[in-house]
Amino acid sequence: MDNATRSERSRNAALEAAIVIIARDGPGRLTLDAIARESGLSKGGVMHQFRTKEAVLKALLDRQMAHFEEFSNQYHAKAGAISANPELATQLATVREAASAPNSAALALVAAMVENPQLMSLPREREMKRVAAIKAEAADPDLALLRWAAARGLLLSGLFGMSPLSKAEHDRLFARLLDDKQWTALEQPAAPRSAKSGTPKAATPRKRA
Amino acid sequence: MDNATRSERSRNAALEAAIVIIARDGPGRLTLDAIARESGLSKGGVMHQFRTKEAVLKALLDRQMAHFEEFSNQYHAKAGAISANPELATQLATVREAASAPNSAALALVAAMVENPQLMSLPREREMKRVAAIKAEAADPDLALLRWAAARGLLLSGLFGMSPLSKAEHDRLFARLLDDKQWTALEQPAAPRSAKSGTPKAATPRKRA
DNA sequence: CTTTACAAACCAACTAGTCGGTTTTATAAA
DNA sequence: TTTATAAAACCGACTAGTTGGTTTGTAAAG
Repeated sequence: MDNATRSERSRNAALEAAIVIIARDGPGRLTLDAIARESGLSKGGVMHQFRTKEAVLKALLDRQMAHFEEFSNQYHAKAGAISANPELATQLATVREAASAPNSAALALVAAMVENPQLMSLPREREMKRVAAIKAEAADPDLALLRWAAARGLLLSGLFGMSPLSKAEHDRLFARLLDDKQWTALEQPAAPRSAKSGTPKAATPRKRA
Repeated sequence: MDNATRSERSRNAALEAAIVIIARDGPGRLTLDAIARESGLSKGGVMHQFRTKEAVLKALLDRQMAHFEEFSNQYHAKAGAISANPELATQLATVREAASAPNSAALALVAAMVENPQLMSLPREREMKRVAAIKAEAADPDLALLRWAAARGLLLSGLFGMSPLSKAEHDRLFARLLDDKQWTALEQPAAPRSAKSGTPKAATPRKRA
């Protein structure tokens, strides 16, 4: 077998094993020996592909981020046509995707945080750009942020095994989050530039007493 | 010093040390030796108060849950007067409280999940009851769930060091979540009993084209 | 022959938990 | 109050096993 593909295969085997371990035994049980056992490789083999454990976690993160980055890009390409807030729509859809994949990126995130919290800085920076984009395009930025936050809440709750929602509810809620028409009713003007931006007490109730 | 209070002091010292360690070094660095070092107690002293490491985590969880339980109860007692959805209002306020405390319950949760995922079953069950209560009282249950999910999203994002929001934004978003008046505009009838409850494609757009 | 990919034995540091012993507090008889 | 005894809190060295990482060996690819 070609050397390059042999390496590739081993790397993949190791990373998939890592995800299996995290999902099955929890992030605290992710060790190099466990990866070697689970993947069938020897420890030396694993160490040849990843010089340190941190390298494994970084690879896991990179891989998952790349996967959702691609999903995100593909969705974004089409989102412009179907939504007035393509950035938000894209992020909502991507989060929904992440929430539906059981062996998800987020598991890698948790594992990374457990071992080395500062590994999170990279994903955080991307997230900040996305949030900025969402705010920039929105007629009511805070409302957009709340929709974004709700999606993340659903994702993270599910990830922690703390979601009390059925799959049907879960799907229904995401569908509603994504449906722009359901939210325009309470959009508020972007930011009354004249007023101070402190906590608005009860900014202009609009319809329905 | 009294025996009971001596024990109490040691237990407290150990648990506070645990939280410090998790917050500073990450949940993966929480070891019994680290707790002993950080708290000033000896290893034996820690082990006398907590027979196993799991006992430490359980105590951490119990303590934090009790704290927020109390906050929740106090808020709930007053919430009936100020909100049409007292259960939701209470949970939103409690989550806001948890999000504002840096050494929060959620850190304990993460630590517990890392070491022993099944420890989460207790908090999960409580959460399920709360969600049920929120749905029961709501005119538009799904909307209430989304407000709840948004709060959790803000909390968990912040907890993971992934919140791209400033404190001002954070506060503003929570204020808006809590303000019932801002949400009644898009409430939808509880559940059209006549229709099948599959994923509604675009349930009756109501106002504003 | 050189480099790459992997295997297996190995190591020092660290882990949760144990154990014998010391100090502090509690009880209560003298 | 003093003294005797027990019980609880606490200490720190120790064990058996695990950790991430290294070293040495081997076989295949180039």
